[in-house]
Order: sequence, then C-alpha cells, then structure tokens
Amino acid sequence: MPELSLSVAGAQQSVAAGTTGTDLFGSDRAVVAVRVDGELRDLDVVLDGAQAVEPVTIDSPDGLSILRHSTAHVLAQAVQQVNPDAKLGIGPPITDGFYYDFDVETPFQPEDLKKLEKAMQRIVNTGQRFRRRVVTEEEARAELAGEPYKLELVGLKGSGAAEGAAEGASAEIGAGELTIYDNVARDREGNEVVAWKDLCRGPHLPTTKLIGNGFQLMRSAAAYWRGSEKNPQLQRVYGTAWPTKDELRAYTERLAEAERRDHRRLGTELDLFSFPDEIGSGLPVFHPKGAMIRMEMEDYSRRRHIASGYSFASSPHITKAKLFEVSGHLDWYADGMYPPMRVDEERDADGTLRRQGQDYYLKPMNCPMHNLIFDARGRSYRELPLRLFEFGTVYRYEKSGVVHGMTRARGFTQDDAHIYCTREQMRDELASLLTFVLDLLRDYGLNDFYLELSTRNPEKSVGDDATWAEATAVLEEVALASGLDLVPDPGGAAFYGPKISVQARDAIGRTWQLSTIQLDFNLPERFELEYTAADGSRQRPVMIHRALFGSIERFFAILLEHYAGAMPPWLAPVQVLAVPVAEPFNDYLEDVVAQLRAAGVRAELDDSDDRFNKKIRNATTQKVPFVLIAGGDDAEAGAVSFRFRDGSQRNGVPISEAVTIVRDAIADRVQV
RNA sequence: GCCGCGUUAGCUCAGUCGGUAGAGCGUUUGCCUUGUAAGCAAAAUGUCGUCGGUUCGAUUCCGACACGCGGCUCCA
Repeated sequence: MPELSLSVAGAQQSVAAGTTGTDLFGSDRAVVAVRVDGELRDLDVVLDGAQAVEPVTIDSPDGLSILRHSTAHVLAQAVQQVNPDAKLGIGPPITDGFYYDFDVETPFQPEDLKKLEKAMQRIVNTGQRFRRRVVTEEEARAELAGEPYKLELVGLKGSGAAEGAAEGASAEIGAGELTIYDNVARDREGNEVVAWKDLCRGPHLPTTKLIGNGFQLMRSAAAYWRGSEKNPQLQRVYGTAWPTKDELRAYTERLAEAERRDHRRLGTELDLFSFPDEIGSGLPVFHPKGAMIRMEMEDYSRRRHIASGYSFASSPHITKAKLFEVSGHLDWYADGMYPPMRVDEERDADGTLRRQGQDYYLKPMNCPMHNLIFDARGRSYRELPLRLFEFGTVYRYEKSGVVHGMTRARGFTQDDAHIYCTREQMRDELASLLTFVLDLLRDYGLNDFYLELSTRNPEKSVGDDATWAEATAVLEEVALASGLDLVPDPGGAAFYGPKISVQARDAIGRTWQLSTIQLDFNLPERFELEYTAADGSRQRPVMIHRALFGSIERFFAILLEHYAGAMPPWLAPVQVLAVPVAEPFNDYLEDVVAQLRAAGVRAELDDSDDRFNKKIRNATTQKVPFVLIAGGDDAEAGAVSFRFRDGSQRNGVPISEAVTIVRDAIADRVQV
C-alpha cells in the first residue's frame, strides 16, 4: 500500500494512502475537524495529497464556530420537521452562537422556540452524521428546487458574487466547490437514512452527538434577506452553543450579569435619569444624582482641556438651513436630522405667500458652528493650532427602531472639539491628541484599548483621492506609533474624512467604540476657511474633529455598566453616607458630615427612622463608596468606623483622618 | 422605517375565560431604636399607555396611535 508523508500536528509522519483525519485524531473526542494545509475540513476528510494536517478541537475558536454552525443546521432540520413549508435562508455561526433565517408563514413565538429546542435535542441524541458531498451547479439546482433562497445563493456563486452576497452567506457557499451536507441517521434495521440535507460549505462536526446539551435557542427576530430592506423579511432564530452544559450555564450567567449592569436598569434603581414619554423617545432627563455624576465627568474633562491648551466655545442648538447647506449636512444627512421649523412665513387670506419663511434646524453636529467662530475674524498662523472645545448638545432623528437608552439617543451632548492647524502641524497634533485622549479615558477608569482605522467609502464621500490618501496615511502612522492594536475598517469613514476610533473593553469584556479622531479636508473648503501664513499668503487650515466620550450620555452609560453602578468616589453622587448606630448619635455624625462637606465631600446623614441594619442595606444597594458609622465606642474616641462596599470595615478612625482618607480617594480618582 | 413581543400603583410584577383590580418593595403616619444587607403596625396611591370600534357593559376582544423591548436596517 502506498504511503504518504505529511506533517501531523507539527511532526512529520508516514501514513497509508486513504488515511483520514478520523484515523489520526478520532480517538480524541475533543477533535472535531482538521485543518489541512490551512483549510478547515471535516474530520473524515481523506488526506491524500496533503502536506500538513492539524487537529481542530471543539473548544478552539474554529472548533466553536464549527459546533455553532452544526447546531444551526440542527435548528434548520428541526424547523423543517415541524414546518415542512419553511424555506431556508442562511445560518452562520456568530459570536457566542449562531442564527438561521427562515421564510415561514407565521413568525416564531416563544413557545415555538421551546418546541424547536426539544426537536433539536431529539435530533442531537440520534447522533446523525454530517456527510459532505460535492455537487455540480446543475445537481444543486435540482436538489434545491424547493429552496428559492438557496438557489439564489447557488446563482450568486456562479456569478462569483458569493462573498458579497450577504453577511454569513459564505458559511453556506464557500469559495471552492459547491457542497451539500447530508445528515445521515440510522433506521431500526441499522440502515443509513438521509434525514435532512442543506447546501453548505462546512465543515461540520462528525456527529450531532457532540452538540450534547450545551445549546439553547435565545430569541427570534426578523431580518431582511441578504441584509437589504428591499428584500423580503425572514424570521431569524438566534441560538447559542457550547461544548458543555457548564459552559452554556457560564454564558447565560454572563448575560444575566450584563442585564444586571444594564444602564437603563441601574438608572432607575439608583435614581439617575429617566426618559419621560412626555418629552419624547431618546430624550433623557438627568435626576439630581445622575446630574451630579455628569457634572463631575464634565468638570474633570474641562480642567484637562484647559491644561492641554484648548479654547472653549459655545453655540446655539438651532440654526438656519443655510449653514447646513454650506456644510453639506442637508445633502448627506437630512434623513438623520429633525425636520425643520419654518418661521416668519406670512401668507394672505387666500394662502398666497406674502413673505418668504425661514427654515431652522436643530443641529446634528457642532462643527459648522465652530467653523463660523474660526471665521469670525482673520486668523494668523500664530494662532494655530486653534482648539475649540464645547459640550455641544446635538439632535439627531434616529429611526424609532434604533433608539436605545442613553447609548443611542436622539438628543445628546458631545464633548466636541475642532482643531484647526496647518498641514505641517497635523502629524504632531494628531499624535499628542491620541495621547491626550487615551490618558483621559484611563482617568475615568478604562484601560484596555485598541484602535480602529476607518477608511474611505468611495460611494459616500467627498474630496479628492490624494487628500484622502494623505490623511489616511498620517492617521495610520500615528495609530501605529501608539503601540496599540490597530484594526482596519475599510469603508467605515465619514463622508468628509478618515478617522481613528478608540475601542475600549469594559469590566465584563465588552468593547465599545469611544473616542473618534477624524481628519477633515473638506469642511474647511466648503466654509472657505483661511489663515494668513508667515509669508503673508492665505492658506487653508486642516480641520480635526474629535469627541472623546462620543456623547456624555453614552459614556455615562458605558461607565455605569463598567462599574456596575458602583462609581469610584470622585464620580459617586453621594460619596459618604453617615449611619448612626442609633438615634443618639445623629448629632455626632451630623458634625462629621459638616466637616466632610467643608472639605468638599458630598456627604449625607441617614437620620431616617430605619433601623441600623436597614440603613446599612440601603447604603449598600445605593452603592455608596464610603459608609461612616458611629456608635458609643466611636463617639467616645472622637472617631468613626468605615464600612466599604465589599463589606470590609475599619473601626475607630479619628475624624480628621477619616476626612483625609475620603478626600484623598476622591482627589486620586481611585476606585474603592 | 420594517418584523415580533410588550405597556396594570413610584419600582418589580400577578390577575380579570368581558361585570372597573392585587402582592412585594417604596411612600406616609404611629410605636420603636446601641454595631454592619430588610423592626412592628396602620394608611394612602391606579382614568389597567392613548384614542376609536364591538358590546347592556371593555383594563380584558378588535383596530389605529404613542412609548418600550429584541432584532433587521442605519449610525456624521
């Protein structure tokens, strides 16, 4: 029998012709697929002609994707078992799970998901094998005659457009051959029966048994076929799948933790903000405690901006249409703006126009206003870089389906700055700006970052190629110099210029896009901004847009979730809550609170009629950083006792020392 | 904007197969109060999201709208 030599898991080895991945790794149940010369393949692939083969275990990123993809197939099989008329869309793996889209008469209800889960479990338990079969386009068309969406994918593949067909479509039709996977079960006599089949690139698990009971259907939702609202809406079922039940449990616990931290929930529980229906969707009001957090966030930011050479600006919330015609916003983003208010229009009794009205718009961005400030008088190169900063409140008419708490609001306040500089200054300015941004974010308690570079979308941009290329190159250089990971985001730029965005990971590992630094060669052009250079010539400044928090509301929400409501002392609305052991110590603590307040600490006394234990509980649920307790022992010693958030304590601390401890924790912006 | 689900006291939620409603927490009041997560008792509180329709009668059934939630789409 001919032998072949290949690298098996990194070691050169000689194996018989016809050897499969199963032969090599089948004894290890954790191995669910193989990587053959870089390509993921089914475990039972015949290795003839291969150079190198690596095992893929179920707990590796590739293995998890395969697990989730196979689970998606089982879902589709279950759906067609329950409802043979369901047409299949696509069903790729996604982060932590999978989805599958179906065209069905009636959308899935929660009870349907329960039923489908049961049906899936039965399929899993039968231990079906996934068997790969290469088909020609004609064969595929014949077999999939009843699956219009799959046929469309086959057609797309024929035209070479598969990759762009839809997010996830490549999971069904890869780059290579067209393949169908048969799900093979055994009947009572032990004969093989094809229970189900699906057009699919694979690879898949060797058997559905490996799905075990580590999967769960999460929710259903509508989704447009191939992601376009011009196409029919399919019903999407989301699920999650893990190698073991324990890992599934850990995942659902993570979700529960995220829900406990949800800023909308914490906002209510901690009395920070609300969204009154009377005001309108996406328009929050801040309650005293929330407003205090916000004020601290803003004040600290202002001080840092002053220290870094920023000038401050302030501008109105509405403006005549003309300004947004000049800026181009009405051309590009009128849909995202609140409709105009028409003022000063006069008509005769018969309705004929007597006096032309004027349209005013709520501003969706601050930059046009800042440009007018720049342009209010002649500017010299000696003034550059000119850094205009404003907490500018903007209004965007987000579609009703996307408004989401404070992370996606319709009215929000940007910590917005526009920097006008010369081309020569651009590089240094961007470099110091990125440092400034990252330092400031760290002061708010975030420290795990990566960067994203968004480059031009040719279909949605203005300006010439050379300008874009230069701007992009400078941004990339600065980003790389930061030493942080840089992820490309092709086509993700705004219409007026490329950008770097800072992505931050929070305490439970989620990433948020925070600061953006955008270059803009186009607005200075539109506003005809100029400065006088050293040689007396008129030059056009470069404009840099940057927001650090993005919006205060959104950053507030992110910090709230990051800290799970337990804000560090400097941001906490109530920094100290004084709790007497019993009523006779109210006066004693009243005096302590007065001393703390004199030292600039936000301190309160709990002199309610609640019992001591209840007061401790209230302080805990309100997540107050320092609870100061005093009873007989403390009062006699002129001391107080600390109770910290973790339940630990420090008793008998002299009052003056206690004030110092609290004041220092606030000044140092530490978490406690 | 699209699809689905939801909206009952300040909050979380139960309930009414059509005859106008409950719990816990919170609030108010009274009695109480000495060491680290809920003292006891009483009371008050709802146009059952809004507007229409069906009905003798609608919080309940139907429709529209508003708001919210999960996605899609979008995200300067």
